[in-house]
Amino acid sequence: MKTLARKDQIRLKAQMLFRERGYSATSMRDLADELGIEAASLYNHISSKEEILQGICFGMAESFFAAVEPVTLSALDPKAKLQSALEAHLRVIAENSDASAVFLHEWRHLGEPFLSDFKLMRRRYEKLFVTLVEEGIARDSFKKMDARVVARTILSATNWTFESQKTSKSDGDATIQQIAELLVEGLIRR
Amino acid sequence: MKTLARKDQIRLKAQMLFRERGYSATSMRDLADELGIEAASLYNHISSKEEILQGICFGMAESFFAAVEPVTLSALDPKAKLQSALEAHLRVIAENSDASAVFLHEWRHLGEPFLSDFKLMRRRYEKLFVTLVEEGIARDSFKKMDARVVARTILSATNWTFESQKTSKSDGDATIQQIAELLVEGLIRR
DNA sequence: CCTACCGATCGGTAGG
DNA sequence: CCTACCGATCGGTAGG
Repeated sequence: MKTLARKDQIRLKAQMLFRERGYSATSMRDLADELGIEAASLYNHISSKEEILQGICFGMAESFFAAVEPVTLSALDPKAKLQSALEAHLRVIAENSDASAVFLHEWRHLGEPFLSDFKLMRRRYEKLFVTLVEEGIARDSFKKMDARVVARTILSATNWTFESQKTSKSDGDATIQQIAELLVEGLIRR
Repeated sequence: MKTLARKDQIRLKAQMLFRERGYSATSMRDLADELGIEAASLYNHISSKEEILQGICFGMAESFFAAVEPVTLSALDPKAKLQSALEAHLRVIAENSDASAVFLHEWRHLGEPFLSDFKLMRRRYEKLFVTLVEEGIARDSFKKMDARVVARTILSATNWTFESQKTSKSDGDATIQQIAELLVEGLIRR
């Protein structure tokens, strides 16, 4: 369907621009220029600038949950589970680097009630990793440590690492495993 | 209690607002309101909005170098040196959390030639940590690994960790040591 | 998807 | 530090 395709084009270009310049510094005219149309024409496909941001932020949230939640429910042992979850998280970022950067940085420009919804969702997601660490500690697979600090440190490291990386398809998988292993082996294993 | 020079007051409030809303989403009128004056009055103390951003970004750059460079030149063994450098880095962030957040996120809104200068400086700073890791590997104090990946992972973890933390004076030092130790012990020691 | 246009707000200046 | 104001640009609408 033609309209859908156009809407996707808008979203893709918006992801790029929001990542590069930030949401507030990107004008609808910038976005329209990138697509070779007039700013007014955008509104045939979307109803507001913020709607685009919402689509990116909540769409990525879905992607992250869809990738990581199944892993947390699996029967793997704690270490393998955490490492798999981390790799799943990293894979989502690697495959959607623009959208991920927007997800990580631009969500604060959401208006209410979306802002509150987003924050809640983000807490729930981080909780997945905290729980994995807690489980590992409880079952004596991980050394004893502050699960919240460790989980946050791990997520932080992964998120930031991809910030300034181009992640070419070739070395992408190697880097993902490298990082996931580095973190899990180093920080977690007793 | 001595009152701050107006220029310093402007900078402090700007740091808060730039951090909370982002540089582009913060207007000079927002900033003026926060100080209880008119927007036009700001220009008696500063010459442009971007000048404020420049002051924050390059001022923090100086703070980071001043704190970390001496450590890299010290005679400590590789592990102690890296951990000290990391703690110095973390202390600067903890003591200037608003300005650090701006330094980390808002620099991209600098115009040329400041943008290029900033990027160069940032590379030089990261290089300090890469070199520390390389030294440790060369002297067989650290396990063999990709120094650039490790250094970046460490910095990433530290930077992000303070993002959403209030860092109350009380638990600040504990957290700094906790994080620095976690990273160095876990990722680096052979 | 375009032309034509809106009110609001932007960073900044003039002049006191 | 204020009043008064500037041209530019913003997100968005009307109507075809």
